[in-house]
Amino acid sequence: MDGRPANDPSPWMTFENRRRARDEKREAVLRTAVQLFLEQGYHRATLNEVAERLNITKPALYNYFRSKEDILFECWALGQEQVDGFIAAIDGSQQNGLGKLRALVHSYAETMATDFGASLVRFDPRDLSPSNAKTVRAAKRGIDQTFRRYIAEGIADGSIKPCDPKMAAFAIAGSLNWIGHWYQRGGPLTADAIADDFAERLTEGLATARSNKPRPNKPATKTKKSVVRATTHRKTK
Amino acid sequence: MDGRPANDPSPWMTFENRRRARDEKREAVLRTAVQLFLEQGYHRATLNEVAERLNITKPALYNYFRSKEDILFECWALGQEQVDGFIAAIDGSQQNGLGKLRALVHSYAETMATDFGASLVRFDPRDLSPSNAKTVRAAKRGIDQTFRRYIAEGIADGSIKPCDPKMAAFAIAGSLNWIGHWYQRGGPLTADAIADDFAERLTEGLATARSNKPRPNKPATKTKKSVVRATTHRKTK
DNA sequence: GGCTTATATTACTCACGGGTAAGAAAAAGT
DNA sequence: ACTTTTTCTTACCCGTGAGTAATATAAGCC
Repeated sequence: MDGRPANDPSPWMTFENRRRARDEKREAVLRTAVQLFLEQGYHRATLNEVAERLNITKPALYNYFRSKEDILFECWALGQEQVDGFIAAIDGSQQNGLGKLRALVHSYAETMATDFGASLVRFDPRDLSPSNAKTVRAAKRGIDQTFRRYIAEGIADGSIKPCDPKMAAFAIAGSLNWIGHWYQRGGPLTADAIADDFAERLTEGLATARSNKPRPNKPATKTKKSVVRATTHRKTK
Repeated sequence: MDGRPANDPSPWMTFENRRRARDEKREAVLRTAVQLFLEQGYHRATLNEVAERLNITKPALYNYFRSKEDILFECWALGQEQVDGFIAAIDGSQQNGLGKLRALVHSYAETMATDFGASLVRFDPRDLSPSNAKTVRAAKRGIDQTFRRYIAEGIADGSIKPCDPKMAAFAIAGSLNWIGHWYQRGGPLTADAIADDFAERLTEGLATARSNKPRPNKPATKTKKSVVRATTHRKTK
């Protein structure tokens, strides 16, 4: 009776195709939720509307998540996973400090242009439980330290001119984080164009004269692993 | 009977000194509100607590403001007033594009380190009525265009090397706006040090070789140093 | 004093939305 | 086919906090 469009991303088919794997549904919830949270803000977004967009009802969500806050945290965690992924890749690469910094800026900019990536900077940790908030704070500190580490590394190896890594990291991360606030898919700028531009723009001021500027080849961060984390929450029986 | 500390910023003296001018009370409400909104976030902050901090009760607030949203908007407006102020000053100054951009970055950075300044980027326009949200969006656009204008001006007068003003403005404004998210009074960095550093850091990449770099003497906007915060006592410790 | 106005309080309403209980309807197991 | 388990729905609870009504108290004014 409903005639959903074929491009409907929901695995609940309103009628009778409800047999997909549990994790796919979990993921669908998160994708819908992160979109709505970004669109309207966490507090204005209601679980009723999340459910509605998935053709289900609110209580059904509680089969997959313990609470609204749980959903928020899982969204954040997916974004953080991406970041952890490309940081690990860059850490393992053989480049000087400037090269790593460029790669980091590039990947981070791209991530900021995704929903889960933007959630890293647009969600408010104060909406999380103390325990989850602690996790988030630790992760944020980790990202900040990665920026500083690459800069310090660059200074040490001569690819970056001496400066205060702390302030430089603040300035760079600020530019990047802000992308998550203004970037809109479908706008005049593509994520790729922004990433390319920022990778150059935010590092040129730091490069030493003698460090040449090779076109930043994309790091092997195209992991695109499964997006869903192992299902944990199950009502204890 | 209450024995409030003498440094209590509230004009309601709990006992009987309630005769200050109406506008002073309005302002006191805003100072308390902006602080609480930043501290806890707009949605978590309750008017009950705002009132409590002022030694009054919630309904008393409605003598001065129509609604919670009204308070939010007025906080934002005070911050915006500051920005409008120094932009007007810089616009009227006789400098090349690079000089104006530096002055803008400096003043903007200082403002981001104030409560009302931070509210410009930490408050969510979606919490405002459509009418007020429209005002905010227009003001944001105005700020963005000021950045772009100074950059374009600098390119035209040769003080800034050719670049895309749009992207450059995004990058610079991003760094600056982010200050409002991480800066904490009482931390290791003073607002002044940050402003000095950023004014140089965010513009050095744009300067042409031939444009010398005079030590950025503090711009003339120093005169109007944070009107509102002038009355706030120093860190409560 | 007594009258008016401004300001504050106490005690309430009420919409909203997160979360739960009980049980129906599928799916899966046998 | 029958039982069991998982998934989902209908119908509710209930805490919260913005906003209001009625009223008290103080201030300003003659």
